[in-house]
Amino acid sequence: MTMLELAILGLLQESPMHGYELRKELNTKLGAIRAAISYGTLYPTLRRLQSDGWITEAGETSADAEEIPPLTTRRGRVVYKITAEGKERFADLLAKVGPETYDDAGFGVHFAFFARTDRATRLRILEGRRRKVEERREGLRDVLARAAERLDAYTLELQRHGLDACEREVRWLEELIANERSGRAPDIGGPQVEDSPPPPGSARELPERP
Amino acid sequence: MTMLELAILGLLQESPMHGYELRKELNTKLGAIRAAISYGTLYPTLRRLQSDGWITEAGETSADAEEIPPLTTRRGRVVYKITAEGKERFADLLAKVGPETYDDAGFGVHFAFFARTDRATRLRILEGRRRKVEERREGLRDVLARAAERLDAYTLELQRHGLDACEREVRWLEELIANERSGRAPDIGGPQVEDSPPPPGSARELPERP
DNA sequence: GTGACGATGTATCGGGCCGATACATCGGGG
DNA sequence: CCCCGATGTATCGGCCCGATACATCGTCAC
Repeated sequence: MTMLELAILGLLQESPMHGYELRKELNTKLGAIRAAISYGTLYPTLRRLQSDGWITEAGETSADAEEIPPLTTRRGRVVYKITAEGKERFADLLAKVGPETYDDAGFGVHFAFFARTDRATRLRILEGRRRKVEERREGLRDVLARAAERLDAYTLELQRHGLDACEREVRWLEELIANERSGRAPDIGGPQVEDSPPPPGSARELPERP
Repeated sequence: MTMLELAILGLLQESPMHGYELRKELNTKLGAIRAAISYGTLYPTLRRLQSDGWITEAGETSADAEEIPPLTTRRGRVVYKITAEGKERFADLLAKVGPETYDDAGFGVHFAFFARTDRATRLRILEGRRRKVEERREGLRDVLARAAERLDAYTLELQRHGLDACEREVRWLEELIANERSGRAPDIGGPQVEDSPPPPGSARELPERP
């Protein structure tokens, strides 16, 4: 479950959170990639991350618990924060690319944290993804060219729609790659960010919408 | 696992097959929807379908085993064929729509077998899918409008790309719905197809590529 | 001929992730 | 005062995947 783990560590690096909150943040951050994460996945994963030592319970005794005196005692919320080992783990997962980095889920999560990655890694990931999508595109073209008469009109329409999506994604990736190469995108380079998220606007020169 | 079950029954309805072959057909039929299906999924599923009575082993003693005398004795291939109950099951699954019919996987499989569905069901599914994609689209728009300053440029770019894909799919669905309503698409209506796939070209007036 | 190799073919196992479900608390409106 | 919707944590069965193992077939080189 490398992908959800990466996402959780990435979000907890910005601030400690409890499960429910984490799920909401996860959904706004990754909403473009995947459907809402299930609690049946989230809670067991949090427990695993804790037992692995990447996160710990923050005990609810932090800032706001003292600022707001417990008129209404907060219920049994479990607030998690990332540990020093967890930060290392996050950096490792973010930089280590494997085959699973290029499928839909893996690529999406890595991309969502590109602001914490150096340019070389970003380029490697973008190019790997492009390669993978191109392969998929070729597969669909083959079917359309070679097996068309065996398939009904609806199935063919589905293939065309899928092919279209592949071509579009390849074009999108090309733009992003060109953008990275041209130096318009931020180069973080060093040991990255320590604790807090980069100031808003620090990476704002990326877009370039047609 | 309703979706893979539906796909397997649909393909076995066209002709008996063994696992390896089935996987290839599955991939050409559903290649636009999902990655190659894993054997770790396929074989256990086949066993389950058999124990449920939807398919049986065809024993390899059919047509080609006699036409081609066993110069080279076929290895232990297990050929499956669909049963009468399996055909009923297929029709039921194809017509019964639930929430899971509208997610990516469910919609894709149903769409791939639209040639075996009546027009009313097709419309219901297309409209349900459209509704679901529209909701997803609204969610992304909300994030882009309300949480934009909290997110970095890469995350925002991801949201925009996802939003774009949603808008495109909604437009695609609109076209398909209009096509169905206009009567240009085939209306199968009755108890559908018996054994063999519909003659090629029988549903050919669908496309309408711009 | 024979040995190596790639395609064909069946099968299992551990684990991630999901949907359904259960249950408890909080705040506000009727 | 009570109900209800949002908040919040948790478990369970089950689908599906990737890795792995293993056996056979056809063929091409040597």
